[in-house]
Amino acid sequence: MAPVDGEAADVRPRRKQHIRSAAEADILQAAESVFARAGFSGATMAEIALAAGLPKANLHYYFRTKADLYRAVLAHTLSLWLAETTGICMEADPATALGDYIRAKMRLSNTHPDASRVFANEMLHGAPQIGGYLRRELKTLIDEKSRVLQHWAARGLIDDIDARHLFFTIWAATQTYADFQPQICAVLGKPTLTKAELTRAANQLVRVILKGCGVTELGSRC
Amino acid sequence: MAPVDGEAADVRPRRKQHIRSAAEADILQAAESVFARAGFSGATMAEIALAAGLPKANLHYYFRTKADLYRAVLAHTLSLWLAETTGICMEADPATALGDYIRAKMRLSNTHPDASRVFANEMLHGAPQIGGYLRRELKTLIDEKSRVLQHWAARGLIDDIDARHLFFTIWAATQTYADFQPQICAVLGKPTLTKAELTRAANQLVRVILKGCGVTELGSRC
DNA sequence: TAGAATCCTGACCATACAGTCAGCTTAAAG
DNA sequence: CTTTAAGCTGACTGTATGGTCAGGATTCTA
Repeated sequence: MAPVDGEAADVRPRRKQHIRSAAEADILQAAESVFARAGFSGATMAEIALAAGLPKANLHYYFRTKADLYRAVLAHTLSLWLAETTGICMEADPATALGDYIRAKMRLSNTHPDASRVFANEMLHGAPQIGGYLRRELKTLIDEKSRVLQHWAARGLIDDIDARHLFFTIWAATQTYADFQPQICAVLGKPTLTKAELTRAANQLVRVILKGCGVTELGSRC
Repeated sequence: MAPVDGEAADVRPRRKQHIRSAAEADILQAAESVFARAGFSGATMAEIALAAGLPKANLHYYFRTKADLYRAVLAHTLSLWLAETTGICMEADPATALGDYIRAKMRLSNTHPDASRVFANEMLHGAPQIGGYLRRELKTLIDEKSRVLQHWAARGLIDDIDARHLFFTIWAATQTYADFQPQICAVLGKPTLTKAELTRAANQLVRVILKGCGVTELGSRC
């Protein structure tokens, strides 16, 4: 059940748990930002320490090695990842469920771009830390959601397509707004990605994907 | 016109041009592979030298610094990038032009995954080397192609959509098969991505995108 | 074949960085 | 107030790595 391939966390209650929790949260946030910008190798403990406003030795007090800290950031990131699929279930209306899912993913790219980038970096380099997670939890989840889409297809609510490749397309098309932001901004000729622009993008993406999958627009609920 | 932000190449004819060309090609290929796996910071000149079968000092003879070598790899990668859009022109049939483009991009993910990964890595880290290229050449190209899609829309051959965001979707959906290969393989439950699986993926992607854009299938040619 | 431009390389150096540690400080429990 | 577990940190070390350089080897031209 561990999100990341590694040691189980020590759950023994501690005397100054609140100090530890606060410090770890600060460090994780700083680390996410630095790892996102520089990757694992490019990030330095000194830079993370600076961003967190702590001396470097203190980082090593809470996270023994740089790799430990990196794994902790990934674990935190992955917890965001799975949550959004709950709306995709047999009883749901396909248009609503898929549309909401795409919009939720797009929102994540907007609110947590650094998390997306850390995840992307890990993928690019062969997923050495989270390979096991992908093969277990993620595969299981997507297999399950594929059956939902097959069920919808059998009832004529959606075209008969391979749900797994549809997920790949949705993930890629939404995360690109975080991961490839420089390219997006350059082509659009804007210095930053505004919320309005992302909403436009989400609307078009939902429209194209739903229409492309032959989803009939209805109004029922999960 | 320089593909990468940096110095212009020295074009003075040299006495042993063939030796230089061969060595540079070997080094670039080795570098692409190593940069793709490890990123800029994670890659070492020693590892690239080993992969190229040369002593490290020889790399520094042909490419003064690691950054120079990295820029050269990027320049080589970018030359693959632009080529494929030529089929997207006013006179073409939208279904053929877009379908061929998507399939060509998918093929690139299969034949040059390392190039895609180096490019992705550069994006993730803010595109420090190729920002200028994106804002100039790429933006100009996509602005032009957008007019083609507007023209098609005016003739009722395609829905009235924002072409730039459509390109973002196509790029993301195709490159994900190179950049996020570990995730794809994990979800599919296969050790490697076969050519057959990629063909399946391409077929579905073309179908969904074309249908999603309201492209009417015809048979005319550019 | 002489001369010169270019190619090639082992050995070396300076730096940056992850990680350590001894010892000090703080805060909670009793 | 005392005790002690836990938090904190400046100073240090070993190593990995990008880059240099002096000088030898090769290959082209005249």
